[in-house]
Amino acid sequence: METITTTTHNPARCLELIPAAEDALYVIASKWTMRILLALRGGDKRFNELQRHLSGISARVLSNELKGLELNGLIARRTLDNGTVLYMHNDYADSLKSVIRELSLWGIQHKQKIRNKEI
Amino acid sequence: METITTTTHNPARCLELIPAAEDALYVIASKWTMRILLALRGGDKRFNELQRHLSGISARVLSNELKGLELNGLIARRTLDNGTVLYMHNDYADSLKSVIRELSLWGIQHKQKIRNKEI
DNA sequence: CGGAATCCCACGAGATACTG
DNA sequence: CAGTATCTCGTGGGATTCCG
Repeated sequence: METITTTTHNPARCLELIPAAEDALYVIASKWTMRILLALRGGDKRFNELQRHLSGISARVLSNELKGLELNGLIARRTLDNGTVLYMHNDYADSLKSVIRELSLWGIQHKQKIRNKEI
Repeated sequence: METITTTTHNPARCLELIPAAEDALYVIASKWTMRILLALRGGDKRFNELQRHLSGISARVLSNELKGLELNGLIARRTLDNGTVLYMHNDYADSLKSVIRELSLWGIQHKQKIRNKEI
């Protein structure tokens, strides 16, 4: 008989969740993912347009990034009749909202905690 | 006058949140972080004990990982009177719970989505 | 314009050995 | 036991060049 403290702790169950969390991290944690999603949320964009928008990213990296995001269904790529290639926001990207929200909340709070402690 | 659709979108505000989310990712996304936190949640452990528990991690990587986690206040390190060094769970680590929860939820759902789509 | 190919370098991480 | 030191190697990313 164990006492229930602040949190119920089930190590085995937690251990199962870790790989899933790591999968998510694999998608989100690459340097440009969130910025690209945000940029496209502001409107469809062409490759070079996107590259200009995200200052600092190389064509190669942007290309790889876009491929990955498309594979994961987070963005859409469409070739128009005139040959123009357009990258566009995909609704599925919105499914990341709560994840990103939690991440940024923790990040903000953590930065403050660190600042208050050390200096 | 714009219509409010599923989500209210404020690019500038989102852009502010990204660095915070990236800060959080920097802490969480390293390969062993979650596993170490989980291991210590199951009880205080010594260095080698921890290394055995996390099969596959090298002493060097574990050492660096522990330093980082301690700096971020996510674990505690205590040297006992007899010289034993003990790494222990810190309550602050629990602040990551909701982040990790969202990550794993998304990871699980995403894996299913990918499986259903492609095969 | 929208990339792919190539080259090159830096850095993270593994393995191993060593030390107080 | 609790790490540190060294060495090595794979991978990611930048810069540049080329192509349809």
